[in-house]
Amino acid sequence: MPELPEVETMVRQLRPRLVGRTVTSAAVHWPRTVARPSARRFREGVSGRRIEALGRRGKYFLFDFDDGRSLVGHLRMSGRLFLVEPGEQDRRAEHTRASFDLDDGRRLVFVDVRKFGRLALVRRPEEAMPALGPEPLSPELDGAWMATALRSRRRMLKPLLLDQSFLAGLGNIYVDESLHRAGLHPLRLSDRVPRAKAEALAAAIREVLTAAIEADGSSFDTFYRTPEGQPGRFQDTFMVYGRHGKPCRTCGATIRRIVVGQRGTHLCPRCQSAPRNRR
DNA sequence: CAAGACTCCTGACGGC
DNA sequence: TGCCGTCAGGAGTCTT
Repeated sequence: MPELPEVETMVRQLRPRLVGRTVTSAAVHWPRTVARPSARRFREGVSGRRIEALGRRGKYFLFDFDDGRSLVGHLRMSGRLFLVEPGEQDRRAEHTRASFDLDDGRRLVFVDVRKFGRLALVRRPEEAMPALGPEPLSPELDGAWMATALRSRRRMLKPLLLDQSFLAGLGNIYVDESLHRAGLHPLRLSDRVPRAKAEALAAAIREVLTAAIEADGSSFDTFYRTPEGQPGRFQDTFMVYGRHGKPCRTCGATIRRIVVGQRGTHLCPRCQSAPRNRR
């Protein structure tokens, strides 16, 4: 699913083609896609506005307009942004939830099969985003930060790393990959992670996300494609995600799949030794 | 404060 | 062949 690397890839590919463009008109085909304001005011609000910058915060993407307002969006499970060339058929019209005509003749379309994705037009981006934790790739996210942050809570690592108010941008795939790389079991309690392991986790997250971005993200199912229409390549290097029953690429033990917090969770029982939390 | 259940959605897939 | 139940998952909300 789209996580930080996929959103970052999308923003990077769209940025050179969208900055400086003006939205001439917009349409909303599935009203619930627009979180705020109303679909009508959203349409009217973006029309005539020039895009000055594209950004990302966690898994959110942001368009800054020339009137100071911002379009804040989230892809959730199956959302994607594409550019449709002039005269080109929108092959995904069936699942297009919103579209934006641009002054260069292109059309930006928000496609979202499962309808979980959301768009908002706001004065300040914070109005459309909950309180988010730090960016995993920012300099402050070092071993010291992780050690302190883990100690300040008492939660299982898997749900904690999925919590966007703790750290912004990780989803199911990259949490599993990061925990495996750090040699940490997803059920381990955060305040029982040794200092050295906390540092290893900070490094693992940075390395996994960086490598994923370099590979244009992950495309393990039929959904995710970059705006250029290409699949990502990081799925080819998954160590645990979706590999249950297969041998660990590090030690050869059989990868297991368990459920934690209603989420499929993949781990190597040898590389990630089971915790003895028990209160 | 932590964690589990439930919800929103649709397509894919296994079973019969 | 085709119908049906189940699953997947980001994140908000409610309950335990």
